[in-house]
Amino acid sequence: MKLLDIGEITERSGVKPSTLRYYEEVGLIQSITRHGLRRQYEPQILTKLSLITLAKAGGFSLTEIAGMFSEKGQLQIPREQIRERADLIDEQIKELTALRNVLHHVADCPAPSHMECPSFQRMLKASDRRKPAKKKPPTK
Amino acid sequence: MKLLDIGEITERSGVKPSTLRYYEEVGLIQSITRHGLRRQYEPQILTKLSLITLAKAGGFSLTEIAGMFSEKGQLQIPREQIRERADLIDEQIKELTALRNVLHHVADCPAPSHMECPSFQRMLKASDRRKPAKKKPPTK
DNA sequence: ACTTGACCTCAAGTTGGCTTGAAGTCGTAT
DNA sequence: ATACGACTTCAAGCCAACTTGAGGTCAAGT
Repeated sequence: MKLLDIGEITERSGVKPSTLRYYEEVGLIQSITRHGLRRQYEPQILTKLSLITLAKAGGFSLTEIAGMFSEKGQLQIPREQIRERADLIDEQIKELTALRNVLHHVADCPAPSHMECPSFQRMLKASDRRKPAKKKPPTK
Repeated sequence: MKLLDIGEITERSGVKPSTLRYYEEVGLIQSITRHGLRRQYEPQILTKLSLITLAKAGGFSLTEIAGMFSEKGQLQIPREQIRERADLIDEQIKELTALRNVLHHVADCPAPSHMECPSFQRMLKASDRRKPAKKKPPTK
């Protein structure tokens, strides 16, 4: 199984060298060995990078993403956490859908002022219900 | 129409005073007047804040969000931009869906190593197709 | 008249996720 | 043997989006 150096990884994953080094620095990925000074990667890192990119697009932090992998690079998430994360994603999808609906409303509704259009307001209120964020939000 | 002060806005929107002041500083919202030193807001700011919160959840930057409002606080987006943004959101939804599918796969697939499971890899490759990001990504 | 507490300003600090720059190291092709 | 170019390190810088802290103001209640 031939190894790839950082330039090839960049070319095939779209992730910049500086980013790859940064990911390594924070422990998210690792290069398997060096050829001289040069990092050498196993091809399977590409799969991992796809996953990282995807999870980032899903709004997960690098720390959260790192927590999805076990020692030897295997994806290892306890079932309960998977359910939680999946729910979280569903939540995000709902928000995005709401946002898209709002945009479509703006495109289509003939009301002079959207901000006062009742159906517009209803859409927004609906999206609020998911984040009551009362007095002391658990800022974690 | 009675005015609200910052504490009430916080209570009803879940947006902290420091954040509200920051939003004002960057021109995203404005308080209509002062009572002594205290900012007074029109109740309709709450609708605007809902929209801001929603758009933020959709991954839009404050600058982009600011661009969606006209001078007098009305939502004013050229149709073409609405289409673009809606497409962008659809894109994000697809990514999130892919991510959720990956998670479900991990929960269900009996393969010893997901990273090598062909159907797992297929899902990831599919998500890659959307961001080829060749040599010089147009960093805008 | 005084106290209280919710607000205020302004500058500086924080976090996450990178990027940039200067200076150095190597393997490969000539 | 030398030059080239792709890599390397390390520290510092950058951006967005806030948050924090010190010190100040003010209206309303007693």
